Amino acid sequence: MPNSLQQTKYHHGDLKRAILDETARILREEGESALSLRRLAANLNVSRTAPYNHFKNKEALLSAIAEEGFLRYEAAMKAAQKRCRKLGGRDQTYAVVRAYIDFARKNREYYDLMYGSKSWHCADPQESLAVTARGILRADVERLKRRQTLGKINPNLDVSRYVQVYWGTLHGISRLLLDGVYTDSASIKKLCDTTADMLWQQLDPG
Amino acid sequence: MPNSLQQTKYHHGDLKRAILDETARILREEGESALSLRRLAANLNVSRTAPYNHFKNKEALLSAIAEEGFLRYEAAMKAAQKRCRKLGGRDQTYAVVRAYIDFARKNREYYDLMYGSKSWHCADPQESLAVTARGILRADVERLKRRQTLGKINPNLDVSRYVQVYWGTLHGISRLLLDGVYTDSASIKKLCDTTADMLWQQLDPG
DNA sequence: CCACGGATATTGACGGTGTCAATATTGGAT
DNA sequence: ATCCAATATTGACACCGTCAATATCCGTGG
Repeated sequence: MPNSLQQTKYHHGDLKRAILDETARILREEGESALSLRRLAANLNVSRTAPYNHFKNKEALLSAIAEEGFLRYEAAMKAAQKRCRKLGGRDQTYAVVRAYIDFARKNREYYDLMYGSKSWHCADPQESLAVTARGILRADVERLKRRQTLGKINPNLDVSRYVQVYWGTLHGISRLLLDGVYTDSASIKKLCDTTADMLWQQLDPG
Repeated sequence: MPNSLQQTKYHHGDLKRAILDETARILREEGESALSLRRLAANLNVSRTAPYNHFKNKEALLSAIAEEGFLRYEAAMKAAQKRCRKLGGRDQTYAVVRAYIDFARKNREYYDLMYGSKSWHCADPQESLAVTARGILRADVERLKRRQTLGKINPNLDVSRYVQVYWGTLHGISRLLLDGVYTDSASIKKLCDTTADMLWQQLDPG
């Protein structure tokens, strides 16, 4: 027993969870450059190499955060879609645009890692992050194709191609906002309006 | 004299230029994680702190690379615009889309740093990088406004807003390509086609 | 009930990194 | 020819990621 006065036990109990949460906290509150495994461990009153029992290395930890981000993203978008399914048409498109950009802004510590993580380049297609993320993209394509079959959107549209462009648009605007290139956050509503107009124009069946 | 057999002089001559070029080379050929000031200096046969005479710190060096990227970007886009000014209409939009994405792909070591660099967040609006970059964006807005006055594009379009969306779209698609999210580089032409269709639809005066 | 094995945590060590301070060398203006 | 500002160097320090060897703990089968 190292120190009987200390209430901390040798085994943490749920260190993996604690690591993920504390990492997200550091990223959100202090930025990526402030994240080191050693500080992380110290904050959790744990030795510097303890995290290595749960993550192969720092990159794997960041990858896990990214994956968690995709799960949160999926949940947020599903909720938004349910919330405004009845709207239909341009307003529904606006709601989705808005939900995407809001998610990115409210979860930047996750969003920053979701793309740009090296797992995407990895040759191994089994890679957990890429599998999760690609599944989510594919689901988007399927959802639109279903609406297309129902005659709710332009039947001539190449949906797969459209989704690539539409995802790119939302991702790009989010990145420019997060990176401080677009600073006027007061005009986000207008920005989303213009975006939604453009995207809906592609979907509009009539 | 440190070593009379060595032909290297105490003063390098044009170390600043050499640092910028070697940094770009390392980034391109070995990736950002392989870049350290010490290795950089070693490659140039110079002591580890020599670069500090030319750049305040590592971040400033990366910022300088980013700024160089914006200058290259400006040149590339100007050339593309001159090359296809006569096309007009959708084809001209396609050419611009294509030029943007090609630039990003061919200059990823610069492109990666142009956005995402911390200089953007910097409160100081005098910051060289942000000034350069915002000037380039502004020029884009002016160019479109001129075409609008000439009746070449939709007079009802809010150009400033449109440019934000259009820049976002191109940036987002480029990032997804660079980050390996979109892997099918064979279909880039089609991707650009869809993008150009969508963007031109906004500009089309009638 | 206990012993034991796998999961989990620890300390020690190593090489690498950014950057400051103090010092040395140089080339060009006076 | 001399002095100064620009440029380069060595030394030092505090961090960092990660490996190897070791310690501790908990659950499970005997």
